[in-house]
Amino acid sequence: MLRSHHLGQLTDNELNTEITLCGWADRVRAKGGVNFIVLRDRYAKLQLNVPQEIMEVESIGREYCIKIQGILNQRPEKDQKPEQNGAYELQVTSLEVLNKSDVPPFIVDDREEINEDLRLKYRYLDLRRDCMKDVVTFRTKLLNSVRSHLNSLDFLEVETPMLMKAMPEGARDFLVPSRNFPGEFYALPQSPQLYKQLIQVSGLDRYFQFARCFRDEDARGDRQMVHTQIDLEMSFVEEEDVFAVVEGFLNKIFVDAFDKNIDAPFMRLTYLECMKRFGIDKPDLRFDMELFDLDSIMESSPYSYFKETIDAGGRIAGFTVKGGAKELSRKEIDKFSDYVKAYRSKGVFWAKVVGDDFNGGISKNIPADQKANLLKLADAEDGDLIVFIADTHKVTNDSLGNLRNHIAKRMDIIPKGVYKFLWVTDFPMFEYDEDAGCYIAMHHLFSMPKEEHIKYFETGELEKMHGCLYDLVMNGVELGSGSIRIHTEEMQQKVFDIVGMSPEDQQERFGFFLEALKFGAPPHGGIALGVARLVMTLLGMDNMRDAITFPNASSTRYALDNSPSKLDQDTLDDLSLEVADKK
RNA sequence: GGACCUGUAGCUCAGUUGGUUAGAGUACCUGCCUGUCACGCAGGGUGUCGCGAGUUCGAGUCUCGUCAGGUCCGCCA
Repeated sequence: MLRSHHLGQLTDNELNTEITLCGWADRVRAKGGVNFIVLRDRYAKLQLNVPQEIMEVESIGREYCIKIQGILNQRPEKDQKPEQNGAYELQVTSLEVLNKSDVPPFIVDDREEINEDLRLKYRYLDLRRDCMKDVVTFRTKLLNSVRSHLNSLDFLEVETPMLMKAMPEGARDFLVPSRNFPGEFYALPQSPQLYKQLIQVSGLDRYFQFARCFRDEDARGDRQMVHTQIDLEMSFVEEEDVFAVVEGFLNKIFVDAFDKNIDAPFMRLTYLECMKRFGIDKPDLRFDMELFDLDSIMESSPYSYFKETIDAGGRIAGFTVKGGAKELSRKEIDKFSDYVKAYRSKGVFWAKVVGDDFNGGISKNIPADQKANLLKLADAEDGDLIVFIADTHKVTNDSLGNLRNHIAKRMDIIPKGVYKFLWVTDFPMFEYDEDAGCYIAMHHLFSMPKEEHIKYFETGELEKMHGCLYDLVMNGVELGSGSIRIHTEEMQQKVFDIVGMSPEDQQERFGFFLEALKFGAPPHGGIALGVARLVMTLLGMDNMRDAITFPNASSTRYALDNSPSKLDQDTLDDLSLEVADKK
């Protein structure tokens, strides 16, 4: 070892002894005659007192990697600082520069606001910052908590292949050309879905893995093309058994990391109830502002648009912004209409509550005999603002679900340090794809329909068919989703049929899987949770990139190595590939 | 594929109605300073105003295009 201690190991026991330390020069304060260097390593900082003779020999700049020998001293009483090692100071006897440093492109300091572009390009410097080291440390702790909890429940940690058969359903696959089989390709796993089911067929009845997943789709603030999931699958279980396991390891995370328990079991809402009350399948339950329906109130409005919306089978719904009439300017309220345009809405209707009447916006078109009913329905009083949308179910729900979050942020009513978990259950199995002219799976093709909905296969009422499908939501973030799976060949074929897959296609693409279901495949189910989303949400961050050591930019290019990159002709030839000009 | 926002010194940012030599803080360099701790003091500008056209007597500023980053829609079972 080049060092005798790291900076997290210094205690009164080390006082007045000679120690050797390694780290980086965080700051250099040369006073002329007396010189201080702040040494930083992964664990902490420590002030070095460097004699003038040494200072004159070695010139030390920011981020120089140095090795120092010296005596650990107590700092003079009046100079002691409250932070870690703030009472200590190393009286340096020798100093060696292990490696000098260019002037860094930004100062390694939590207080600096740095362009993210630059942070990603120099991620190794960004990671020297405390806030980033804390994330990496937290993530390690979190995964340890999960692993130890699942171990205690006899889960087996099993790896699955990183190169597998391409699956045209759902997200685009990342494809890997095969050198040995010209013209054929592997795909990187979007998830280990089929493998974890096969593990259940094999009788290894409790599986988990920290699985890397790859999807060739555009990135977002909460979505990366490469991500890690806590992936698990269990045999002979029902939904509640899966929920209990997840609630168990989440509680373990809270106990280990925050020293507190969480309220379990979590709240449960069916998908339909959730959409009715929040307009979105991942509601943030840290604040109220639940939706209410205004069909009966606006039906008789002189503004005929409302009646037309109802007749067309649409939805009129809204929510109350407590104190919104007082706090929000006309200009801000108008901006809400711009905000919901992204969700295809034509605009937001609004009315301020003044006394027991309405003012501004759509007020004049609220039927007089319905005003009292609306106040009651909206639970509104003087100074509140009512906002609502009238459109198709999809547009109304999308708009309100997102506007609710948007306004909550603006009104600053989201409490900090609060974690609200929710299971959303009974998602629909299928949705009709207008473009393709057929049904597609809303989640994936391997989820079991609700037993009481299996009859809809016969009646053809496929929109009504809900599955044993569930999402875990925390603070408005979808942490993960799972389902009880189909475990018989017959049922699996039925679902493949519905989405328009011919028997030949089924054999070609999933023959190996259908065959496995024939050998006594047990009932099973599971779930997968995104690790970065979990870290991000638990630490209250709003960008997933900050929760990942080496993320890619939202363009999906990596700032660090500038990948992807072109290949030379020999490599292409070896893989039997030709690059076509894209028009 | 689409909408919006951003791009000026190493970094964070200001820059008026188009008008002289483009600024501030910080970093950096030089010198001074024996208890600083985001040390201080004095001095120093280190710039392809993202890039390319255009309008104009004149463009950091206006127009068009383009590139990069961000947020969102589409997409993402």
